Amino acid sequence: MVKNPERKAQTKSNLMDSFWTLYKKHSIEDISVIKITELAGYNRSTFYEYFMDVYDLLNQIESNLVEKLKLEMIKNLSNPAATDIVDRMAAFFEENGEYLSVLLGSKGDPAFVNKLKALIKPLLMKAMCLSETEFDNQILFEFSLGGMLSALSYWYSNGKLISSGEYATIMRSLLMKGSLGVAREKMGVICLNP
Amino acid sequence: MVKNPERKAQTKSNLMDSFWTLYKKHSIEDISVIKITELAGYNRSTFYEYFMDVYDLLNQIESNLVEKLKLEMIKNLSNPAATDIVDRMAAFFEENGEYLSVLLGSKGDPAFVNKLKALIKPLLMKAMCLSETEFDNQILFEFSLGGMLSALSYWYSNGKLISSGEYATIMRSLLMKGSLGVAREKMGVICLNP
DNA sequence: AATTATTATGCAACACATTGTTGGATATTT
DNA sequence: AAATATCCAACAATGTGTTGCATAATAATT
Repeated sequence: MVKNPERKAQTKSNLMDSFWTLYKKHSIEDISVIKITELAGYNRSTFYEYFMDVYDLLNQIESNLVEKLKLEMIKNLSNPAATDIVDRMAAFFEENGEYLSVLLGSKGDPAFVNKLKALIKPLLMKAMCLSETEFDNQILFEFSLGGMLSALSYWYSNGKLISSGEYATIMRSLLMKGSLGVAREKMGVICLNP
Repeated sequence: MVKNPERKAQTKSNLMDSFWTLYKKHSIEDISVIKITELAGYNRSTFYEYFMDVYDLLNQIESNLVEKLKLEMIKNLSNPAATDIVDRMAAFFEENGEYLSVLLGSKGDPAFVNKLKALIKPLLMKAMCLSETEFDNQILFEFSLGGMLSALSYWYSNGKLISSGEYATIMRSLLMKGSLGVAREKMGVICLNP
């Protein structure tokens, strides 16, 4: 029974914030429960009232993000004028980039990208009428999503040198013409493969 | 001074093998020095004669792989008949898949994919005469390499349902026609985006 | 409204596991 | 037989997860 909900929510939020402050700079194996609670100003054992361990905390942050993206995607896919799904993904990344860029980065969680793919893939395949059981389609989506997430991460982490709209334009042409198509268009010819 | 080189090499190799046996099944935070040395049949402190810590061991495995790929790539790029660079990458993944699929997977190392990209990107950009300083080109390569590595990982981890040659054919068409191009070709029309 | 009873929230302290290091035993080469 | 490379036992320090208790906030009673 929760007697003081605001206080409990506040404590949990404080612990999560302290964790994130550390996680932005250090990889998870360097983050001890002590460091989190010291930074947040609690006793170490208080941590265990809210989380099983540090990985549980991280998972809760990830689940919150995935849930948020799910709602966003369902909203956008139900909208028939969905040609700009790439824009919406870029916009979502921009809004939540502080978290996503860390989780998808060098010190991030390799399982997180799979959680994202597992959410996005079936929704998008259904919307595009592509069979989920067919192997070629799976490869196609692994390639496209893997590429998009890599590029999004690079874009965000390198100071967002272009707007999310411009970014989406590049993505669309990559998806429609292929990387080699875009490169060829740009150079006239590709040295390697004439 | 190394007095007994074979023995030392053997011990190091035993420790690395034991680590890898554990790493295939468990994520790195669950792997203690004790578990490695127990499995390999050494005292725990022997470990520290060879490695700084568990992460140092992992890094040495990664460095070995990166070095191997580097030699392979330089060999292939110097060869003028390099239209089949995608085949060679698929073949390399197949040969070293036991390691690569784990490192690139859910319990793998998120830093490893960046090590690979940092190696491949400049070599390939040079070969294709694309400026490394231009932002658009960076995004293009992040997308392509991120996509390829995702797809390779999926292909290998799901039982290699097709040959590496067939896989390379799919990759080539994705790179040349784009994901949407391939999907459109396949379906006639895409529901979402007519 | 004032006081007591209840219990949610946070903490101190315990037993245990893991880490990284130091100095010494033993086995192999010279 | 001498030298020392290789491996190991034991130590101090740090982190983990749990148990039982203090206190402060709500609920119940008068």
